Amino acid sequence: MATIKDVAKKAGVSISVVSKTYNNYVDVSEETRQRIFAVAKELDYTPNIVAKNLSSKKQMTLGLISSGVLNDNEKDNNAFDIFKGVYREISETRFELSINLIDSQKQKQQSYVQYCRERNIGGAILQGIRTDDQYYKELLNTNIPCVVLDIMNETENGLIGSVSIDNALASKEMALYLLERNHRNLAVVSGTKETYVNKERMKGLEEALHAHGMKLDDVDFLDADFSEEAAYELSKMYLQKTQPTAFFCFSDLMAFGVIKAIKEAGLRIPEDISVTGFDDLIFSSYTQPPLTTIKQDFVEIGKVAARLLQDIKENNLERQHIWVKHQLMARESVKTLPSV
Amino acid sequence: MATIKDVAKKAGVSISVVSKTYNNYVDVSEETRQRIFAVAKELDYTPNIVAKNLSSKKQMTLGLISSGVLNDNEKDNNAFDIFKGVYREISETRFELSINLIDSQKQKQQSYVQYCRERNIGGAILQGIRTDDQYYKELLNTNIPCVVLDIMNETENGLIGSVSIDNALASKEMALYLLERNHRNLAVVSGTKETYVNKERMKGLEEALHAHGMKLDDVDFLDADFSEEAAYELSKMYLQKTQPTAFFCFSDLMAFGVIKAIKEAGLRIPEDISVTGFDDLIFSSYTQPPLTTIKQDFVEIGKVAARLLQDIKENNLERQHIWVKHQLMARESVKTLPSV
DNA sequence: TTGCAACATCTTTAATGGTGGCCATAGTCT
DNA sequence: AGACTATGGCCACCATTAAAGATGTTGCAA
Repeated sequence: MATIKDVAKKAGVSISVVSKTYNNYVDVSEETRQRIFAVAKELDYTPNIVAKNLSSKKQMTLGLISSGVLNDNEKDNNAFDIFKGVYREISETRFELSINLIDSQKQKQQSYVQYCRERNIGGAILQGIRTDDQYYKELLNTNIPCVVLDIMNETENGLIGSVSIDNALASKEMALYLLERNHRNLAVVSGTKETYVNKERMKGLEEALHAHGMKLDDVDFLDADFSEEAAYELSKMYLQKTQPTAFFCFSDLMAFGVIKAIKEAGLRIPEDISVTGFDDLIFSSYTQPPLTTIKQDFVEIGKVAARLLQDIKENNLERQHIWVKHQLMARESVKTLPSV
Repeated sequence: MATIKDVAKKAGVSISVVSKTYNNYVDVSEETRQRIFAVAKELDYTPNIVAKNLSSKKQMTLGLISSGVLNDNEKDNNAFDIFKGVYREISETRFELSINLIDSQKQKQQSYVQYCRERNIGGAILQGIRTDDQYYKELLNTNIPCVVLDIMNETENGLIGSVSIDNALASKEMALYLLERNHRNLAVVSGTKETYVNKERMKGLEEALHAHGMKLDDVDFLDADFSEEAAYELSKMYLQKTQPTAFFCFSDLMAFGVIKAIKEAGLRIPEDISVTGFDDLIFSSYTQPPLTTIKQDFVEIGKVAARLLQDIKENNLERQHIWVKHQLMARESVKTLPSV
């Protein structure tokens, strides 16, 4: 492959002129510029990104650190959609994308900071990370710009951005949707308590309940840890002694488990029991009946994250959070009850 | 971040000794080795991969060039599974993985060779590529080792490997499965004619037919180009004049389209018409009824491809193809007919 | 007309963080 | 003493960027 040296020689100029030409410096005459491009084309030359990366002060590659892709449930394609969004956005720019998928099975695990330093990574997007992840904490204390998803950054580090939907609002909307349809006996299937999204969804639920003169105590809770299996087991047991009018699930995956339990109990959805989810997985349109849920546009979230990361790098923005729009997908898993 | 220079200075040796230590050269005394690692740990040093990549003769990164990930139907996660497999396998090694997702929407499109050269990529895995892709052809003429998926490489280039299931055999098995259950009025929903997999599946079908004293002419063909929508439209029209005992689909996606058409025609599966697919998408277990299909283990295919690529690099193997095992998933979309 | 600053357009040199071949040194073996 | 071996240093090199220096040309005031 032709290098910058070959082009320089053939064009009869020094190496740095070629470099300058490719980096839009002004001190290269139009004539020379043309000649260099002509020679480059002839020699089939393109700048070597690796060398560029090494010599250039400005970093050329961004990282995506994701725990979701390798670990998720096969029905859960969220992490992949985020990946798609990030990839699409970054491929529009001059940046390279380096991917670090975390496999919880393996303990090999490398420090995120190390991962970034080794590769001259100038900024990273983190998905599926827990706030108590030690490597995450370490990363926050560096000067590496970051965008975290589904976490609200609490530190003072101005290089950290975050992106998510407004989980509290979405949850509130969904709870109101049920309450307005006169559901009062709610079973809430919640996720992992410590997570930001779960806290927010809980908050939204509470607000909605208050709006209807109710309290959190007035509903039952099944803590299923965002697991389909756990949701199935818990709701199965729950249905043996109680029959709520609706299950309000904090994720579609858990809703699937609940739906299975309901069907196995010989009950119909939504005639006997209504069910709502959260996420809008592809499967959710195909359940019987189709699931009423909150749609998160994960591709968009990925794109927004990638853009935010670049903004942080360029403008050194203050810490900030971007809300991505969600949407309540009213399908057929919720019945309107006679007014109370 | 500490560099090799810092370590060398602090350990009181020259840079190259540190380099040699990290690259397992024998001419470093055990004592020095220990000291260097101690200093490195103290300074939190890890070799910079970018620099290594530039200076080292041996290439450190492998590429995955995939057209499936960005473009595929949302129900089709095959390309992602391949990606997972490739990633898993490569992350076990000292190689880096660079990803090049092809977006058919965009014409930007870069030559694969250029992509590889720019990044010092020492070998690539290609997925979802058409044999008439000009950039693919260009790549075959270089000395860059490659592994292609679902294509049988026809060139003499010894650096090209390929991986797929035995499509002909799988197709034959499935056809026999139907024939042995006394299906004789078959409608075959085939994919894109020019593709390797389609040709192979056709070949297997023919063999199975011959085994039962039939010819390709004895079955009907719907050429649906691997599209769910096309399969739906074609089978809908087809059902208006004919009613086969079974639809033999060359992909699950097309089977979904067919199932939709059958249901809309007021017919039952498998009581009135049987359906078989090919791929075993996640959805296929959840159709009504669950789809009988050929399972391709795409994660495994990805892993095998990554291993093969490394073998080619190391041993300069002759051109070779690896068959990955498939499996006939007998579910509930096929009925056994009374013997003819 | 001259002198010289300003400008446009290059060239030179050092640096990026490593690798790797070859050379040097000193101690050991025969 | 000469050869060999173990160990480590030196330096060129990878493909590029970037800062500083060099060269020739131009414009304009003295």
